[in-house]
Amino acid sequence: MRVRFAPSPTGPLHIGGARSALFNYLLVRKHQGKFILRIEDTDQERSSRESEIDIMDSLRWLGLDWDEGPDVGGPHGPYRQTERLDIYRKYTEMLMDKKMAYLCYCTEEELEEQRQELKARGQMPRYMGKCYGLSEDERKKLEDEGRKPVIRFRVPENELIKINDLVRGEVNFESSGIGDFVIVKSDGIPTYNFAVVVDDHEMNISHVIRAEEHLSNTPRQVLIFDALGLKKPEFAHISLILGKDRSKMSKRHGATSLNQYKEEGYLPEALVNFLALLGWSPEGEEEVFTLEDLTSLFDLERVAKSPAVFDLEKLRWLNGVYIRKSPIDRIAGLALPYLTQAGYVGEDGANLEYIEKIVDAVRDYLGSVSEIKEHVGIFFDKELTFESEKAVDVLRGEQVPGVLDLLTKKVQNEGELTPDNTKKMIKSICKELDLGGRKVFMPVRVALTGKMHGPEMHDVIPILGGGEILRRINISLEKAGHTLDG
RNA sequence: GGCCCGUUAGUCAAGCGGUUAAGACACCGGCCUUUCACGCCGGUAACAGGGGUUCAAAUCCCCUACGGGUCACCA
Repeated sequence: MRVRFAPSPTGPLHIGGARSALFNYLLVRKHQGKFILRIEDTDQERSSRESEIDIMDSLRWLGLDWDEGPDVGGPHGPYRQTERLDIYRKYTEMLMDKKMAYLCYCTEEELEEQRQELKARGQMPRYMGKCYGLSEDERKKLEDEGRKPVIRFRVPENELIKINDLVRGEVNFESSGIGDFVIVKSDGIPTYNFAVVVDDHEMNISHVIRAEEHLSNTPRQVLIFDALGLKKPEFAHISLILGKDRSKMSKRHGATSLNQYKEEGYLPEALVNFLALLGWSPEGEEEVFTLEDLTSLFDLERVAKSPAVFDLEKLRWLNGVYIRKSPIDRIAGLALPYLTQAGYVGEDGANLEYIEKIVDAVRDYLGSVSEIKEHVGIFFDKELTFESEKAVDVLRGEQVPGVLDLLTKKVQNEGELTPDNTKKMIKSICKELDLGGRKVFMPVRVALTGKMHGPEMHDVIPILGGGEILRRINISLEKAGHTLDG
């Protein structure tokens, strides 16, 4: 088995492209075949090397490695279409010789005119083969005018084109619905529909797995395969990813490129897991899978035909699952840039051990790592702010000065604060003052963080440390109007 | 508009002639936690509509509706 992912490098890797790549990868790794990365850069206007690099980075980030490609080479190279022009020429000549392709000199205006005419007559706009019968003289004349020809494929009439799609079953097209289409542009570069056929054949691709938007291109490609007498690969067209309004995922639905998710703090394994479940489902009820799991489970037969709406909430949940189960140093490392950006951590001196404790204290709250900035203010903010009047009311309880006073003493007497001894410390405050937990925990929380909710106090207290705790207690006592004695 | 694909809860999605129509996210409730979150337990909620075929249809066929894709010298 040989499969390929063939992006055109006209921008960053799209979420849909990532899924196509993933499905290809899963299938071929399951069957111990080869995964080929081919760059379809025949649109020279829009293609860029930056995009190419970006796409490769994104694929690698996801963990999708390839066996043959522009960077690693391989026996069927080169793997960039603009470097394969000689190869296409060979096939173009074959088609020309067989009169299955011809030169066309029509201008954009002429084509447009024809389109309008057909439309006006209620027919489908398509190229009608006007230049097909051009004589040598007529051609000369047009050349002399300075016209640069394109090469068109001669589409046979009334031919039924059968495609046996691995996910959709048999799909039929009528050749009469297809006009003679361009296979080589006037600059000599082949179009997608032509290059893809030549390359899939030359590279010995056995399975073409791609997005559904290519389904209606497939009959054109089949026509070329047949005209050239080449063996066709198997086709599998996977459904599109839709935005919340059920139209094709685009910018206005939010982030569409993989980069954006990476930047927002989504983990690659979460994206992989999520994307795999979009249009495919395993047997059984489990939903959390590693790339390795997926590789052994994946199966084209369980790929859904219907398009799927991208559900960010589910991605966030899945990402949270991975955030919670990753080693803390990894999550802390990922969190660091966001903390720096928020001004919580200096560019230079980050105390990793300290950061890890904080990240560990708040990771349960995260759907993406970037959200961390919303939860760590209690540790970093210089100023203690109270979230509401209700919070301040908690501090006004008559037992509060006693509680905080005792806490102060205990903190001062304790050597190093740990979650363990902090837990005991609070317990003993309850006992010594003969108070219910509620009268102790909540005031301590508000006094130290200004908030009604947050991480466990026994995690927060050791992180803050003695000096900061005393400082905040004083601020809180004052805020609540308690007199400071001693 | 022509051609093509699709349609099970708000979303993902199982189901491939006979099921109390799974499961997950979200939502709601409970438990745990002297907070919230996490975790655990439970709940609400779906076969687009209409015709057939069949003893029996979410499953097969047809029509309608809706959604999507595609009709480039873009891929």
